[in-house]
Amino acid sequence: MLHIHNTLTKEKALLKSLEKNKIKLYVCGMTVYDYCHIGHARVLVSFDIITRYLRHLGYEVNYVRNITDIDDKIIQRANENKEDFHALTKRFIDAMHEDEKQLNILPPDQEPRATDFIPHMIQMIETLIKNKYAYVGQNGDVFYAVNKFKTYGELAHQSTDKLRAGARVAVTESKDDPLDFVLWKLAKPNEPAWDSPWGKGRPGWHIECSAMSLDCLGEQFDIHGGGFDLIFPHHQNEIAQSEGATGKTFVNQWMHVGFVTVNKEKMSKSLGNFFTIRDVLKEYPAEVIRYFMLTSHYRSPLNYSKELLDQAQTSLERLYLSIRNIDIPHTKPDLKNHFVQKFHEAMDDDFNTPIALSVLFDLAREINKTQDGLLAGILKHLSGLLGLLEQNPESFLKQEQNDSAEIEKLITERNKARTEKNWSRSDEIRDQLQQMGITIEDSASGTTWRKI
RNA sequence: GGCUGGGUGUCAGAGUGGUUAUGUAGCGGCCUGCAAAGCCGUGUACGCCGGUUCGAUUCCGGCCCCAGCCUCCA
Repeated sequence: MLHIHNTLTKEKALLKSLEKNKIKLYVCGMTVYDYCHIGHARVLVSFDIITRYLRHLGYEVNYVRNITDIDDKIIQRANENKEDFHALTKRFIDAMHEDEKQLNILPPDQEPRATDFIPHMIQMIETLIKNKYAYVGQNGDVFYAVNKFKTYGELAHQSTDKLRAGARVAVTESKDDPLDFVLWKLAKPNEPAWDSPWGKGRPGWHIECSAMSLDCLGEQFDIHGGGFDLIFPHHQNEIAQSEGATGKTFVNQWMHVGFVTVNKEKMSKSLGNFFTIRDVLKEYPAEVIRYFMLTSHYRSPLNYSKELLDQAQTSLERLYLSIRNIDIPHTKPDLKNHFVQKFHEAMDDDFNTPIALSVLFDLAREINKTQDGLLAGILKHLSGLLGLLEQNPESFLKQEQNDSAEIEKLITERNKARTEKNWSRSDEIRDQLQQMGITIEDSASGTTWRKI
């Protein structure tokens, strides 16, 4: 029985889908003006795991993750680069897809782009104006009238009065209320623009997600997710827009992924303390990054550091080593098995991956003791639900060394020395391999090696 | 200032009103020519102060500290 923590109610509740055995899931994706960093990766990995597990439970999941391909930052960056904004966004969308593939992230079922949904956004804004939730400001931009939406602030557990008291936004002449936010923004000269009843312009960021989710999933859906920083104002604004337009409850479950931090501070582009996925991939295998993401619960912060990535790598190696030389039978794993049950209990409890991982290590210890192929099959099966241990252990542990032949030759030579009890020569070769970053392990069945 | 999360052993990280989380590092042992891997064992862990309780890291109250949101951010 799957329980999920809901940001709105602050409680864990049983997952209830609107349609039997079907889950409609919408996740706010990236604004594509730069490479994705490790913080983005965490959201991608978290919802990848969530989707994989929901499907494993038998749900038919319709996973929608949008791409924001028009907004102020994109325009600014395109101007700086003196390039067309489409060229800019295409480049970073392609890069994002490459990163996702590397990280073994299954593609979403739908990946709507904001620029393909402008007419939907315009239509939605018209409905909001008709329903008296929106107005044309004195500068010609269209705004959402926050005071018309009775539960505004609820998602962030804040009242509008308190939000106004803390507001750092300058009250402009054009807005009726500092909390009001823009739905349609008139274009300045040389900015990308679309025709609308209010003049040439572009949509506000918040209306993009409301329009895309409505069109892809309908007026109501089961789960809406994103990073913690989107709770307010973005997701609150989506609620105000969508419910203002349809009159129906927008979303059943709100899920938010914790930040990746650096020295306990949020990793972000504005602070400049970010590491891009592709940079980290130069130093660590993609699976290590994925494993690292699962070592803390998806709602907790996750501190990024080289030391922790190293720890993650060692831990993952332990799992691979346990199944390295075991023949795994092709039979289906026994789902009544104690380890399987414990794993499911952990995942059913709001996707508690740290506990799920601990079950994998309990299994690994048991396999190391018994060399049981059936248990190894269970380990592979459970790990697979997390997108782990899907590689051949040899290729993970050896990390595609291109000097494999050289290594094998040295090992053969060393083994010859060993049979001759020439220990000094044998140790010399081992040191040489160590220098090359290779660790060797002698056992009754022969010598194996791996990259360290 | 308002609101939301947190403060657990070397580090990371779950969890629980009394019984080993798990990984990592350290230490001791077994195994090994020596290693490595593996196995076994091991460490006065739960921010501070009160309260409730036979018993609290876990519940309640107060305090201190950290992070995040309230402006774009995953």
